Amino acid sequence: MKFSPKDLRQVTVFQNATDDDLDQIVRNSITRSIEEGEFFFFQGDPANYLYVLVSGQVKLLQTNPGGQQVNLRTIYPWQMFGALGAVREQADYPASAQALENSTALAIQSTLLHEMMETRPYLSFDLMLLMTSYIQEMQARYRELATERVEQRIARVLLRLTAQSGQKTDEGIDLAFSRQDLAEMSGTTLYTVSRVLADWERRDLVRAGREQVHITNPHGLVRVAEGLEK
Amino acid sequence: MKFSPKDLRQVTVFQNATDDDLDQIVRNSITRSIEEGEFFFFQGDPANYLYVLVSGQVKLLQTNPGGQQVNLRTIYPWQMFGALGAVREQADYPASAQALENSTALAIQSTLLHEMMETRPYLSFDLMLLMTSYIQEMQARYRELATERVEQRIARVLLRLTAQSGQKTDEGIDLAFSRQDLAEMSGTTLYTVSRVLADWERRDLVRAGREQVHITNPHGLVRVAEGLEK
DNA sequence: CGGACGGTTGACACTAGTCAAATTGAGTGG
DNA sequence: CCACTCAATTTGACTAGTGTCAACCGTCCG
Repeated sequence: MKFSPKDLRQVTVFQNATDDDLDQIVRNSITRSIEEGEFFFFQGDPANYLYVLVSGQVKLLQTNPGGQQVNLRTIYPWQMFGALGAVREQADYPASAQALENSTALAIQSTLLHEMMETRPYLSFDLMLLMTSYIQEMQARYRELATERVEQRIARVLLRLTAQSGQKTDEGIDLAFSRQDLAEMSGTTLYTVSRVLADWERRDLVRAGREQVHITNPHGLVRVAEGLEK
Repeated sequence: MKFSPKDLRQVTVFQNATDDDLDQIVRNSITRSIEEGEFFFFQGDPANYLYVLVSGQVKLLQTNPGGQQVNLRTIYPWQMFGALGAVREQADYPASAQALENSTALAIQSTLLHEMMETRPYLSFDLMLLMTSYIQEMQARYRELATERVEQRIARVLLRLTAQSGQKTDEGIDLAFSRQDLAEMSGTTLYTVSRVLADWERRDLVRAGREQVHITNPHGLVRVAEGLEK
């Protein structure tokens, strides 16, 4: 997977970087490719690198002591992940990063970015922008989990995924996720997801397939997410 | 409520500020005092000020369309809140800030801090530190809500509160929160909190009073939080 | 052709929410 | 100091919503 330093400008945090900065970052970084199912890092590892996904798809997940998984977010190309270590020295990753498909990422030394931020206010600034949006999303999801029913939460997950990665076709939107994935993203079980999707299929909101959900009536799904329906 | 600019150094974000910086901040800020139950700001208001709590206690909460409340965090003196607007221009507060008791806070113009950050890397940096810790806490709480039982979550809330504000006495730890408060903090209902506390009282883990919980066996509570007990 | 994997479905258990009613306790005004 | 009031809390009865478990199905792929 080939890319030029300037491609990094697609990364939110590097949008205002100079060409020199980008060159320096790439020169001091390494490219890591891993296979589907493998991990860039595990929860608890020392956060010596932060990553920019170049290709593929990665999920960030936390595991509780009992081994249950919670999906915090899915990363798409040119998004940064594992960046908390760039701020806090000697930090550990608070989550694990697993490839959902064969993936390539640029691994940047945390200390490098840390040093660069000291003399480049725009860098700190854009990283803070990213962090604020992340805080807000987590707050919203926390509230949803605390106050909304499973059905609404699954609907929200599908809508969020649609915005982030949905493939629009003539007849709706395609999403490629297993029931298990959706369950982890909405804080429920794969059984419940299966039942909810079956119900929605009866109501002509979606068509469900193997590791696949096809949204036929996005507007109806919004109504479910809002809790208006049913 | 009188304070000197140097008191601000207790604020995490200002720990490395110069005396001049602190003076400048205080000169350009106003002190606001509000009564118990009133709000410093509401979710959705334009985030023109960020606050440093000088005295009292404030809770940050989100309200969903149906009016249900979720408690995101409690603020104690010399903690900053409402800071997201300092990063993102023209942002709205993502949560409301309500005083749990008569409270005084320093209201700092978002634009002022924003400008100061451009020339003072330490400021951006310390603000990022705050934001990372907040992200990690939200992630942990999200995971707890998704995977743990009510009893465990209430135990965790009590332990968290103990660390943040518990008054240690000879025979345990005192916390002053109503059942409703605890319910909002753990994502459940006041009825369930009441039942759980009654059960714990039978098991000699706590003694419960009106707007009051006295932890007699912190170690046992930890076991409950870990899911080992019961 | 035979697994393995993802998904579906039924039966059942059980957690935690809802609602109503009773009880307690703190503070207030006489 | 004693009613009185009101909010906080408790408790019981009931149940909706989800999780759990097990059996089974279909399909993809070696």
